[in-house]
Amino acid sequence: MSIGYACLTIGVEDTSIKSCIMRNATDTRLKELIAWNLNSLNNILDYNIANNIRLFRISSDLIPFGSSPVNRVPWWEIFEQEFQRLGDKIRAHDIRVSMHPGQYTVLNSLNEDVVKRAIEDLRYHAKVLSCLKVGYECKIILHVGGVYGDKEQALNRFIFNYQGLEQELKHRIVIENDDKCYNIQEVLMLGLSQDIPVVYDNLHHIANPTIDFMSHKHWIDQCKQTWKKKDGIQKMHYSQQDKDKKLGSHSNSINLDEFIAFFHELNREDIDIMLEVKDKNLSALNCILYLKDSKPCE
DNA sequence: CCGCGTCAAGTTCAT
DNA sequence: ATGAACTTGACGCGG
Repeated sequence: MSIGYACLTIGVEDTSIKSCIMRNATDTRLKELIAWNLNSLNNILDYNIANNIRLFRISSDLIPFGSSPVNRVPWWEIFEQEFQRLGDKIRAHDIRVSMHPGQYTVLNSLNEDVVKRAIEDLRYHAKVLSCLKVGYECKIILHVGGVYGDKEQALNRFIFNYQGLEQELKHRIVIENDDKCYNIQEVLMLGLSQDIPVVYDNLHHIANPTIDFMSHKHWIDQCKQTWKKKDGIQKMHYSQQDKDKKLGSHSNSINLDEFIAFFHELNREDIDIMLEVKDKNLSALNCILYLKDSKPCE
């Protein structure tokens, strides 16, 4: 079981991921940014290794405009060596990396161009992972998308578009319940029918619950069956509500008592937990240290 | 140099 | 019909 964090590492020098606005995205500028970001990723990995953090989400900004025609830099060739070294490090230390396209990547859109760009974006994310030569347990997390007033049709479009994807992408993609449109029951049905692993997000489930009163544990255990051997152990997202903000907003840091209560209720060791929290590695460290201390021997 | 408006992208919901 | 929120930091311009 690993606990990890997403994208940014706080308080560690030279780990920032930089980007630029589109009109400044010249080949020269992009190459500079990519070189900087790959160096940052290397420093992040060193920090994670030193602190025994074995789960990490790589920022989609690693390659700025990575899936846009604006970026014409053949980064996978220019930086082949750097990717090789980063990948060696990831594999040598058994780190599980993932990526998570944002809300603008919508595979089931009514607009064909949006779907095309979504596929390009998935290809970009998969290309980063394949450049690192990491196994298929390193995933790309995707939301199902919009509803457009007809959920059944929207789900059918997702299925149709998903089935048309190349195998390389299907090996990477996992789907997650979101806070508005598709609850865990719907995502699970979809995952079971299409053989797509399902990531359970506890806070999204609070914001967008199923009609029954099933526990977190119930759904997490249900999701387990969607994770096959080649997918690695089951993954989930864990976050806590920021009490001062609206439903679904991530908290600044992880409240340990609350996390521990959740973890005990879950009573599972065969699961990786990605924390979604603003203080990133700091809370991850907290949780990892607590669990380490509470184990009898290791 | 500091501060604040803006930033590729899509969908939903509030006004 | 239009615009904000989502989630969020950081880019980069204007003063």
